[in-house]
Amino acid sequence: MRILLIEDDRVIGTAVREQIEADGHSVDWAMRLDTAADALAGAKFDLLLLDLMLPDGRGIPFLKSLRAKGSTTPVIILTALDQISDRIEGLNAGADDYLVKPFDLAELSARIGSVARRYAGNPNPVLSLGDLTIDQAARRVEREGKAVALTAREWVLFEAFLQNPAQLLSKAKLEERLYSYDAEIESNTIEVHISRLRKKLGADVITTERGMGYRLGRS
Amino acid sequence: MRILLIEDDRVIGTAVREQIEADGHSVDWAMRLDTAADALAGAKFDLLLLDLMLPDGRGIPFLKSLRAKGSTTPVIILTALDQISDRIEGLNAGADDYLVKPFDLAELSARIGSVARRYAGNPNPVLSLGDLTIDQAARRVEREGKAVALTAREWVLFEAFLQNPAQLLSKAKLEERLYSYDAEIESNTIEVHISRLRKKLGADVITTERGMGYRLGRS
DNA sequence: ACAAAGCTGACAGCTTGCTGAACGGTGTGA
DNA sequence: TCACACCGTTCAGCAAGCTGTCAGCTTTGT
Repeated sequence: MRILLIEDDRVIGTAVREQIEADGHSVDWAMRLDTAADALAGAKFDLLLLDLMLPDGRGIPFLKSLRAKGSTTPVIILTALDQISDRIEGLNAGADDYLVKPFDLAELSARIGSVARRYAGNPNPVLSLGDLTIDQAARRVEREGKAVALTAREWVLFEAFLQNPAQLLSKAKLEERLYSYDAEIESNTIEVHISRLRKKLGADVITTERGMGYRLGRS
Repeated sequence: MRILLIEDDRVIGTAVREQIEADGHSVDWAMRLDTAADALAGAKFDLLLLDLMLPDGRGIPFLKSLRAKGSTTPVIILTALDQISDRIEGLNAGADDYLVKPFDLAELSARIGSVARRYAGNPNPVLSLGDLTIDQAARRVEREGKAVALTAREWVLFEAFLQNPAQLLSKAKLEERLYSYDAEIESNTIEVHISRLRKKLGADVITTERGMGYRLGRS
């Protein structure tokens, strides 16, 4: 397995690298987000280990933008004990697991193993929704047996509904999901994407609740 | 959320139960594997907290047989520091997370929250009111099991009552809530909205107190 | 029984959302 | 390197349904 380690602390980084290599994986080590981005552009990784505090930015927006671009690479977050909110936000942003520093190296091995296993052999859990079949892990949607191609933004949006079934999601919430932070957007981008999703997936997949937001499901 | 705690140590068990209940979840506590199995047979749980050393057996085989039966209920393992190999085996057996004793109770809350989020089943506290079921976080109301569609204004109004149960709310107070301040409205808007709410939710959801205002609940 | 307070059906205006079209940016293949 | 395809955003005109108003009716308290 090829693993990208993004971590600016030399002591931790060295220990992690040695452990992973001892487990028989290969490691690339980036100490900044920009070099990490370069590495990702240049090669395909099976797993990312992502520290949240880096010299040139925070890990969460990085992860969000990665997911927005359509990456499905599993991510394990490495974080300090006092960053609970970050960890939760990290899981929301699309991380698969997290480890709290200081962590035991055997734990790291176990987590890597279980994430890898989750993505490897076992067939993905498939969701049914009306005439739709959804494989979340593979980012694949079929309608009446035929594959539907969703763009990156469309998928991020749709995924938000899948992960919050029956919840009302305001446009603000959805924007927050599409755009890492900031985003005081005065446009109807969300509406347009919703429109396209409905066109591809069927009109009644997403319900409008006027003045409040959107919800997965009919009526 | 309904949680099954499987733990034979009374001190730890009590602390865990209190923490979880403080977080607003309900807890069933089994001190042996056989009573845990009974509990699982009799009710549906959203999460299992599983100690690995119990008087009538070890937790790992228990977890394995649970998974073999097809259960997908999330499981968090509670384990002592010196049982690293067990923890690794636990993740392999299908656990979702683990905590090392002695653990911080805030850490427990965070892990429960994130596991729950990952499974995103029905994490919201649900309120019952006569034949109504209300999920405030999801902005969802059901009457006799069927979803009721509230408009934005109607929801704001209804929410005011939910957040001030048994309180008398004057029309002025309610107007203030609907319209950001100012609002020198010389009409019966509130009455109209109350009327519409009663039509959708049932006549006795909101009581009129003549000359004073409205109150949640019958008579 | 009377007056005051509250209720509710109808309706028009207006906010909100929908969607086709066009534009600009980015990446891709020849 | 250039042309092309694709994606995301913006805009404008249109459609839909929410919301406030009002009038006439019902209820309540005295």
